[in-house]
Amino acid sequence: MKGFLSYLILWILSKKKMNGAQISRELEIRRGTKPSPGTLYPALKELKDKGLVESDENKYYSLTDKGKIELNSACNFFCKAFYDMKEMSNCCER
Amino acid sequence: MKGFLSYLILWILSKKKMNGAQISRELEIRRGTKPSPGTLYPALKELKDKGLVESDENKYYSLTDKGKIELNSACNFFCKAFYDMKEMSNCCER
DNA sequence: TTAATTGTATCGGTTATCCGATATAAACCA
DNA sequence: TGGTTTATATCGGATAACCGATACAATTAA
Repeated sequence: MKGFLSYLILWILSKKKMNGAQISRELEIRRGTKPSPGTLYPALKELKDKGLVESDENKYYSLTDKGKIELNSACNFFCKAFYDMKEMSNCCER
Repeated sequence: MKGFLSYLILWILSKKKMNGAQISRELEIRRGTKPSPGTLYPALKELKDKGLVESDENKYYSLTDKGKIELNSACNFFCKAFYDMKEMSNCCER
């Protein structure tokens, strides 16, 4: 179940500006477990190096325009791959 | 964008019994590219070793009960992680 | 039957992904 | 002020994920 983390971070940041600790807590809500700091901070650094996120003087991260495009592209990919995903929603209700 | 393959295979097999070559073509439709045979067949072998899929005498693969549970569990995980995914559907339409 | 195509399978290697341990800095509190 | 918690960051290492090359079997076509 690897490989979701970076996209989940992009998704989270697309909704709200957050610092590392807040992102960590949000990930716990969504995934069930907090990422190790040795996972989260390198991931944020990589996203920043790629120009997908930026951080202000208080270490609050947000998406760049490039990050928004990247997230949209990932959504497109996902929706194409699971184009018949509606049936999956059976798992999600209730 | 790694880590989607095994779940996509489970998803595909939940809809239709297929052999390796058919799975490969279905993946091309959904992802844009065929997986390398060095990716696909080890992936199928692993899914089989884990008891998630089974194959008949003609190498047609299908989900086992365990595989159905696993797929459902993955759907639950995904829907929880991206519970506010509806907004993502903007990317999917049209 | 032979040749060509299609399908299956394995191997070695590369890179991605994530973790625990550790260190430092910042914020809070006694 | 000094001590404790919280937040940020890096490092080395383990495993997952995937690829191209290669080999062989099975099917199809000539």
